[in-house]
Amino acid sequence: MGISERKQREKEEMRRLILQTAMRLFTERGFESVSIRNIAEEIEYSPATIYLYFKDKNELLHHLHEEGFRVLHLQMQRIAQLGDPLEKLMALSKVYIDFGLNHPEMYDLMFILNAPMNYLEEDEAWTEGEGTFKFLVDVIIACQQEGRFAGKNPLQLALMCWSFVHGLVSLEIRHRTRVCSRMQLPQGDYMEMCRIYFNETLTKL
Amino acid sequence: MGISERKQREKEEMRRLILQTAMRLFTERGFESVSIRNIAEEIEYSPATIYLYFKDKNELLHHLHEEGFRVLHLQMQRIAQLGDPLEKLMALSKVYIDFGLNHPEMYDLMFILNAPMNYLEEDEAWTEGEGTFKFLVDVIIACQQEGRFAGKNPLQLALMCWSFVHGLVSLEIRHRTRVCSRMQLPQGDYMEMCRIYFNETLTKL
DNA sequence: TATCAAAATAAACAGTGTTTATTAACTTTG
DNA sequence: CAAAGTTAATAAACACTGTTTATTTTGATA
Repeated sequence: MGISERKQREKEEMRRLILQTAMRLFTERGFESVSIRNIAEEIEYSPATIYLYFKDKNELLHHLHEEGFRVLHLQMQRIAQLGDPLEKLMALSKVYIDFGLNHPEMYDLMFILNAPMNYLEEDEAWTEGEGTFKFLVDVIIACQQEGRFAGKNPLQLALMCWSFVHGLVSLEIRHRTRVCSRMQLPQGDYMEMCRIYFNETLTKL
Repeated sequence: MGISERKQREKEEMRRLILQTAMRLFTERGFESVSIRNIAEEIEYSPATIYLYFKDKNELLHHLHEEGFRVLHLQMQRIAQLGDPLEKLMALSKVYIDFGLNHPEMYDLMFILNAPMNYLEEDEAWTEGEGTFKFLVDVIIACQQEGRFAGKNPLQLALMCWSFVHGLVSLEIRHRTRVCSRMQLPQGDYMEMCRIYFNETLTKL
């Protein structure tokens, strides 16, 4: 009975081909400029075929969204080797910011666009996000075990850190940092701001 | 020559009617669910008529975007009466966060969506954003004149503050704070986080 | 080889932003 | 007041979009 197994394999390959092609087009041209028809044309299949593999566009986007979190997690694993928790916190934010600025379309999908969240049910958990958030929370708890941020809620601190770096990245991605272009603000000096935030202010807690 | 004046007035009224109706529909149903045709139907004109008053949808959105900044500025003026600059900073972030959470569609347009920025030329200034940003910078400079944040670049500090509150609001609006729902984080306690950020950490600079 | 299930598609549906050619309304002029 | 000219509004079309349905093609099984 090797045939049904081969068919299963082929089906999986097709799914991957669609996802792969979709991601390539999205990163090349941006989400707003790529349609299901564009993806279908690129892989030389009819648009209707895509609907045999994905329920709708939201489901497709949600899968790419998951893929994005896998990539981000891979980058994040590399900070495990660091000893000092506070250094970990800095390194983590560097990974996060670099990821956002280097893969703006991916970041969009993961942290800005509505589409992949619309795919989730109202009360359904957002597994990918929770995993990433937990990673940050654990780093903060490690900091607390060294005596830092005494008496503070680690979840609250995590949301504060996340908000800070997400704010930086998303204002940049959506071109709102243009306000600084005519002023003499050292553009793109995000790590310096993180250093001030983490080393010079947060550590005072 | 009262006729051309009346015509001018009527034209202006029509523009306002379109903008007003558009904003109402957008806030009622969300940006993704309102089309030019919907707006035209609501004011009982043909879709083509709207194009006699606005170049395209981006221009229409940019005008609403400007309107949003006028509303936000009005709210911001009220903190002028406060004496202590640091209190001003807290009050300003409260105004900003409340605005974002109470008018999510408006906030979307002003700080998240690409459309209104696409309306601007590549090197064109983003006047509305600059005005708001300057307001924040001035508050921070006032703090510095009291001896706070010594030696720091006020523009950089302003971007840090903005990023923090924008991060909070935009993660909330785009439903990414769902990560906290299953954890016991006091949902929506944004001002407490601002207090920690501004009073307990930033003041240490 | 005939049958049957699965995969792929052509065509259509209902919607989108936008443009163009035509009609209706109103102002100015003879 | 009627004719000419100007402006405002529109109907219809264009080129798209996401998605569904009925049909055809493909390939495995009996």
